[in-house]
Amino acid sequence: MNPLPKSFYERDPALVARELLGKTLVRRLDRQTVSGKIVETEAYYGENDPASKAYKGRKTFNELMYLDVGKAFIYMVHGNWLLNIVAHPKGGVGAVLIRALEPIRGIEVMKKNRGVKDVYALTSGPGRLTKALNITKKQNGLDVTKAENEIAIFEAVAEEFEICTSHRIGVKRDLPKELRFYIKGNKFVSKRENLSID
DNA sequence: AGGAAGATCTACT
DNA sequence: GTAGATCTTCCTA
Repeated sequence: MNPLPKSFYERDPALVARELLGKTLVRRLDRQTVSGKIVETEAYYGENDPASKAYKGRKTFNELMYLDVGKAFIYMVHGNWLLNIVAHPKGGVGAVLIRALEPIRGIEVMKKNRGVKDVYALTSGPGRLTKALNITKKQNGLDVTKAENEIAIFEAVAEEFEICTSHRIGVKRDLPKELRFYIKGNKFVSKRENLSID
């Protein structure tokens, strides 16, 4: 399995968010490697997106959103670390928030990190998955296109699934476009629209 | 120093 | 299912 190349992230964040679904996120810890399938994402833009961290212009803390694509951009919200991947066309601003994973490997480690037993509560939320994968500000700026890095995202084996969209979750002022993407019917998606399906 | 932030958990009706 | 408390940094005044 190969890591997704830089060029993958050098496009409109909404497109990158959509296409990140189904890909594999790998986290290397001291002794073990844990991984999960990306099942839910959201796209964020720059200064014309009121929900974006870059809404108020370039600052030290959001600088990564303006720089090289394919880097992890991590910040704290309500006591939770949230993992984003920088994505935008050349010279643009943007990032994709990883909102939920379906655990693949290292489920026991994730349970330990999270302190819960329920598999469906392990990584089904942006704050939950960073805790399960032990991701903090320390990993800010990591290049996820390098297979050997602590965090990396890999191309996945071909697989069939339907993609749904909705408005972004929890944001005060959203854009008219639906910028949240998730895999239809997947039980690890963070919110509840998927209950009724399949 | 104070407040806001894209969330989560718990305890209820 | 919904409401409210509380989670922890970092920015802004």
